[in-house]
Amino acid sequence: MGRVSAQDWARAALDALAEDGFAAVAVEPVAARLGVTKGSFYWHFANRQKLIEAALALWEADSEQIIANLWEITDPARRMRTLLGAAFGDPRDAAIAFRLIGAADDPAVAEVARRVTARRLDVMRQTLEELGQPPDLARRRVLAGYGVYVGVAALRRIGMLDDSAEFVETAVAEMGLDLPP
Amino acid sequence: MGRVSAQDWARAALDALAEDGFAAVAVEPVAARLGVTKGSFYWHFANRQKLIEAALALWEADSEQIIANLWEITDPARRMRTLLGAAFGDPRDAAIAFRLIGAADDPAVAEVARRVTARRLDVMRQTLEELGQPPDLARRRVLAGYGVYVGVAALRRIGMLDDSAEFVETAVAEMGLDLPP
DNA sequence: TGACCTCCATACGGTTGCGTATGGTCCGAC
DNA sequence: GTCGGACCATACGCAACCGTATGGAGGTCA
Repeated sequence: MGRVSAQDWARAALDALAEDGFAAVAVEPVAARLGVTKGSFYWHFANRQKLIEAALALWEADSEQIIANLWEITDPARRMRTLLGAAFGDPRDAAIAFRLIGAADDPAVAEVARRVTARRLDVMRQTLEELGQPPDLARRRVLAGYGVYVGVAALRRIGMLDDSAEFVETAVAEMGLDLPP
Repeated sequence: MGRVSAQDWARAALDALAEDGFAAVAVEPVAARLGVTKGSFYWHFANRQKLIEAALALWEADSEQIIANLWEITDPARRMRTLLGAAFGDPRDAAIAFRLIGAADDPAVAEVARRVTARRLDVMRQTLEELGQPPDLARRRVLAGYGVYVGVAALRRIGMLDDSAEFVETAVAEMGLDLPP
């Protein structure tokens, strides 16, 4: 296993975070995951905190990429349905989100979580407004929909729900959209 | 600081979990919190895992105690309102819940989270049925209400919501209860 | 008083992770 | 080809934590 970039380190760190939590975002374990040693790490980064920040930045960038792809869907109803389907169908992102919320005592973690969440809520709100819903109603429905999303993801993580396809429909209905796919 | 019981250890461990996360549920830091040393710990417990389990058991017992107090409220509408007010007004319990959900890869953690959550959902469902709501509707509304609860708690933890009094009303309305307090 | 039991302090070895220092390898520039 | 820089391995000291071993303080009960 040859050379690795700072990007590779960030990606591996994000993987470790998703799979095993913040404690696993440690220099030596991630190095082993990449097949290199600490020597590589401290060339690319100053310390462990920078690695965590890089992983969070990568997560944010991934999220932005998904949003960018979403905006290519011009029909707002179809866009919202795609959004919800992707959100409910991605346990990895949900796992990361819960680790961040759990570790939100760290201001750096909280800030990234806040920024990404705000961005996602805004995408939903804007899409609902495109559908002709008044701003205040859109805002409340987005919060409700986000609540259902987080709640369902929580129940799935602790093994109380197997399938969540049903709840995509719930969320869709919650937002005043009962359009066909 | 004199002698401490296994209960004291479990309580201090639960405090550490709520405040600083699972990594803080370590023998020596909790010992310092209690003003004793490891010698005390390894008299009461076999290892660190047992301490974690004791903390989770204590959390479950606390939860059961709250539920027991709740059942003393005979009027189901008032009981539900009290329940929601207590739930939304307790950031400590929310913090513990998110740490557990985030660490749900550990089967022991997931099992406790599952049991406590199931118990709480059941209390809500049963209360709604007492209010005359058909079982299937009650079940769906409990899931929606739980979703709003978890979602709001998540937003509060990352600092996106200051007050949540508004959402008690939202959750109440979500469940088909628009009764006065 | 003395034997005994409960509970805890202290000291120890082992592991894991952080961060630094230093030397080695590969590769392009010239 | 050799020189220099990019990149990595290795070795080290340090700190935190786990679990064990052992002895000591304090109370109890005969």
